[in-house]
Amino acid sequence: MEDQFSAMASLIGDPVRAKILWALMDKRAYTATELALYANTTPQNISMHLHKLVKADLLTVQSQGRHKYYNYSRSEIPYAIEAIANLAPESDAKKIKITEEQPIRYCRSCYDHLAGKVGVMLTEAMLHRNYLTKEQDCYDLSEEGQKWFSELGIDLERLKTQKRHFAKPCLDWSERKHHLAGALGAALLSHMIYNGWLRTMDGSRSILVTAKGKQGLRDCLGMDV
Amino acid sequence: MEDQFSAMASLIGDPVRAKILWALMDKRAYTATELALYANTTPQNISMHLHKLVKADLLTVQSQGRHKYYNYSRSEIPYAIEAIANLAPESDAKKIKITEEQPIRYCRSCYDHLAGKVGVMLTEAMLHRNYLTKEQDCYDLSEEGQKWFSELGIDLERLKTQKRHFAKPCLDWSERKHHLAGALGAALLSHMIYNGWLRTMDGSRSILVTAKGKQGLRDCLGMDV
DNA sequence: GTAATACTTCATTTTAAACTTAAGTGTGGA
DNA sequence: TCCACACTTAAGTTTAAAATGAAGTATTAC
Repeated sequence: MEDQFSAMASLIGDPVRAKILWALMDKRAYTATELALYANTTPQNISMHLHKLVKADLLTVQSQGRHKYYNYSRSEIPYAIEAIANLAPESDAKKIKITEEQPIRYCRSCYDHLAGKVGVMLTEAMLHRNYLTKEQDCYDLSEEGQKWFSELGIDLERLKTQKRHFAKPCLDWSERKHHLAGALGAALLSHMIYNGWLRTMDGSRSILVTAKGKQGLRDCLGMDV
Repeated sequence: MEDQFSAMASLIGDPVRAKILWALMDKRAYTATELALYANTTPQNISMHLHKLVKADLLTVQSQGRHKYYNYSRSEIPYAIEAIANLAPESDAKKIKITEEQPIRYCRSCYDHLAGKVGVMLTEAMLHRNYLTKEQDCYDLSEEGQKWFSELGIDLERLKTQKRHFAKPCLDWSERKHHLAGALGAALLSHMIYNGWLRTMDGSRSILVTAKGKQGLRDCLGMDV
């Protein structure tokens, strides 16, 4: 078991592969050439690394014409990546504190749900209003919480039929607190983008909170972003 | 950030360091030599690796005589290790460790306070009930803790006038976890012997838990010894 | 058809870091 | 006081794996 653990960690730990895995955290699929550019290496090299990641079942590949699109193969993978990122020493986080309100730390996507300061605030607001309650390893949705999500127009019944976790805490690497992940977190993020509360920014995991979004978060949850 | 992520993952990913981190998952502290044996490498090599892990704030080290005991420095660390291990393909049946229940390991005195499995269990039970809280290098006694000790008939005011440390963690050689030492630990041991909960054995540091003691520990702290 | 693009494969070179050898320091017990 | 032990440090060596160079297979565009 420890051999597998070691193999997995060193697989993730190579600088080029780490960049690949990090890039995919924005939930987009990337082609081999894009990843080569991003990781600042050659196509041959990225091809070799991608092959290893696919073989280890960390990534899946989808051919589309002459392009190959890569993505995580399983939902556990972004969780593990966040957990590792979370280990980076606290002192380094403080060093960057001058630029505290960097967009990426303020509001970003973590795979398919909302993270950063806003993501954590949102989760804590829901906990504070008892829409969510924290259990051992998951969140539970209360009566009022179910009502609240339904009023937003999110179909909870459909979410519950999905195979993935319904509502799960995910540790935030910049805030060091939990934010809401799982099917519910993903649905909430896509709902907020769809309704123009949030806007994704090209080439980055950063997310912009629109004026409409600020108003909505204040009305819905008393949040001041 | 991705550089830190990569550095952290490759730090974990080295086979020897992975073994070290894996060994510590049983929540015990290990010495450098033990880890060298476990990882099947030389003391020099393990020393180099341990140094790197400490420098990265993944481990802390505690000197006790000529031994150095290593442990995780933060609670996020086992969380991340588990997340990585979860990425590995299905594992075999979990190995079950058989620990020998020699009396000296089970319950003994350590200088003037209680040690061994029972000593550690006792300390952990008090921490769990928030009678004690762990600070940097000492234990603090909470309101409820003060009440609990007073109800047992231990005079805390008198203990506080003593010159020695009031409540101090001491690393247990058989359990590799901390147990309560200092004036409070000493007072608790002598109280339990005085009340017939424990009985010392001649010519040995082993201590016997009497039937009365078993009952008392269950009633007072929910312990099952 | 030809040319360009996207990606792969394989043989070779490079290199970072793990390991080894050897010589330390500090502690504890006889 | 002396020696054994636990661990560290520094310098030199080895080696696994990442990067490179050259050649090759599809796929799309003109």
